[in-house]
Amino acid sequence: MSGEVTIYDIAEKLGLSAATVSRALKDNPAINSNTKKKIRAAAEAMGYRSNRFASNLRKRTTNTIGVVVPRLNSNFMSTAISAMEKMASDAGYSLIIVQSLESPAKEIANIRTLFNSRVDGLMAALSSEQETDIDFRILTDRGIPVVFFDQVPSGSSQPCIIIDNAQAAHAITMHLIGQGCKRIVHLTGNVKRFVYRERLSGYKMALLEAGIPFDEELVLHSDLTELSAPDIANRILEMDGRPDALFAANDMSAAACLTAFRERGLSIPGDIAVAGFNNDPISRLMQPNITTINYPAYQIGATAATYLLNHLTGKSSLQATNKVILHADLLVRESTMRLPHNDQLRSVF
Amino acid sequence: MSGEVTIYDIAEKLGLSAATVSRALKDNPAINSNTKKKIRAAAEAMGYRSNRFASNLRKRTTNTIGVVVPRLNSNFMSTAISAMEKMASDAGYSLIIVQSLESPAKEIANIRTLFNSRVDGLMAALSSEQETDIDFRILTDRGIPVVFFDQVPSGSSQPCIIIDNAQAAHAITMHLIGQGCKRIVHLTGNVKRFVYRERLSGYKMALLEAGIPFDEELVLHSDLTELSAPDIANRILEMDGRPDALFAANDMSAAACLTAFRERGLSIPGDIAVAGFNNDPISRLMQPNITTINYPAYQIGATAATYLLNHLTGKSSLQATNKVILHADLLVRESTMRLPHNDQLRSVF
DNA sequence: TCCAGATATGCAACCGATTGCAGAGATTTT
DNA sequence: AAAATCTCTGCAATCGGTTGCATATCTGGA
Repeated sequence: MSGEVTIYDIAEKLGLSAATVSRALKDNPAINSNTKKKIRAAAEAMGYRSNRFASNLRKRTTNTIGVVVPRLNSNFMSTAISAMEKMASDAGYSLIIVQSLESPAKEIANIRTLFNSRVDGLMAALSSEQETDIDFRILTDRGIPVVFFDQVPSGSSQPCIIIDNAQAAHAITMHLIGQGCKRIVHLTGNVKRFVYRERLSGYKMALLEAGIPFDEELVLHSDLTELSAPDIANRILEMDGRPDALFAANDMSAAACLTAFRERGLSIPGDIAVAGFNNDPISRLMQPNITTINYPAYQIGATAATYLLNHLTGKSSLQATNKVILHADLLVRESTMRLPHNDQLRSVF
Repeated sequence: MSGEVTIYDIAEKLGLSAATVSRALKDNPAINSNTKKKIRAAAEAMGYRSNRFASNLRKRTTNTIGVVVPRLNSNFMSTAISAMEKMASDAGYSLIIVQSLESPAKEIANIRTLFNSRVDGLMAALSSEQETDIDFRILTDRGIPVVFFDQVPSGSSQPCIIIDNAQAAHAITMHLIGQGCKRIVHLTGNVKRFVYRERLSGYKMALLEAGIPFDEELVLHSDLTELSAPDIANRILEMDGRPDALFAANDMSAAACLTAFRERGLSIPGDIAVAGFNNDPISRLMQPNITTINYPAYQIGATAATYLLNHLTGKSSLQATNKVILHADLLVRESTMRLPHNDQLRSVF
């Protein structure tokens, strides 16, 4: 716009060169401190704002970080992103957020877009386990750092911030077994996704350990949304030999199934115990409240951002830390407490 | 980086000028279609990517939209932003999202940051009703369009995408009165915020209309989080003359209070009816499920983005549409159904 | 054959901040 | 007094794409 003030305007007004103004505003030690003061005062008075594009063009850096997620309207994602935004903003970086909406094509396009936007770094939770691993090469090949979180590529050597999903699922399954459950249904999502595959494997491991034969029939697949829950609940209730527990891979579907069960007159956890995953608010507010795994969304987002930012600002290198595994507690609540007194602590929160 | 391909490289390789390459890649009709084909093929083969900064610097436009929200980890916000991201992305725009975390100072700083990032437009939900109205001037004065949604400045002539909060609150209060409730508590948030003030006023209007005297004691203030709910529930139960209904300004606190009430052995809606606002998933999954207002988050986000994008792409002007009021239905559910047969439709969803 | 009009391409000046290098002036050293 | 050193500032090129204007080539018509 015509009203835009540049360093040239400031330079002209003070009878200096643009170079001097540029250096002064960057607090370059070569500039006399009196000159700096004058320049700063003039810049302020004239309403100067630096043009990022000119600066980026010249410096070949953008102070912008890209974030790729499957979708951002889940409690986990929005909390994680909230943490990232705070960290990035405190460090002077902006966030560009894109969602793939479960479409691998969109995911690839998104990666290209961020690449073209010349982000300085990237944080990503994958939509699927497709070729995307390869597509990140266009970034990593040019030295643009990528940190994965939540949904990470398996077998890659890229930095990842995750929890031990298998171990958490193992813990929750063992807890159910400890409560006397024998036929435990596991409701999972798309097992191409890292987290669901891991949770399934933890579930299997626990069964194996307890000497309970694994039954493929007891593993149900869905998109884990509220909408598909009634159907899932039906299928569980119609099984030969009714299951005595449901371990769902997220809290939303655990809650929705629990509601469906109760509408059929089942008592929870007496007739069927229900456990979820994530510690979404809903797991605390349902009655009975739902046993779950505390998935530390904020901490995961904050950690991913911290590692990336430290790398970008040269404070530390990412290669040193390939994988960060955060702790995820089992929260035992009413929905699985079948034994009156047991040795598990009842979690209040 | 050294490996970066520019239009000059392409031009040199094909024996053309950079101007021609630039025009060809932009599909300028002045360029011969054969030449275009050759240039596109070469660009593809050489791995060319356009440098946004050079382009932005020259064009003085960024294809970037800023989004300012109080915090992004609520069901409403993440859903609205999700819609915005989709619209913007389809139109070739990127989103830069910042959150104010309830701090007016951070909100002002955020606006400045986006201003300095030279966003082409802005969508904003305000943190408070402070001076921020004024701070947007730095944008609007320079012709950068701003669309407000959800939390909008009152009395401003800026474009807004909202629902009629007062009318919705009126409807829900009338419904409670219709169910025989006489002492209706309203739990509200910071009344400096547009939506809460409006909801409170709708509540008052309904009381007035029904001839029930307004009692200041029955209006409780909180931050509307899950954590403060137990305290609120206590205060309600300890009132002289126990209230027979609670109308909370969001679903989270309605659900949390409902849980607290039940833990004290009250029956819902028999002893006390409970209504919320937003139609968060939790309102559907609680047992009893909770009467609420369907706050169309996705639609609000999509509408805000559509108006802004149409303005930016010159399809229509924002000035023509100062205020868009979307419809928000009352969803009557179990938590307020005190009369066995009534004329209200029971909403399934 | 000559010229008007289209069509296609090139020239060169931007946009605004950054930075290597040079150099003017002031200060200290020999 | 001459030389060496230090401080500070300016010159001018650079980043890469865009665009107004000029120019070259070709087409068809008089």
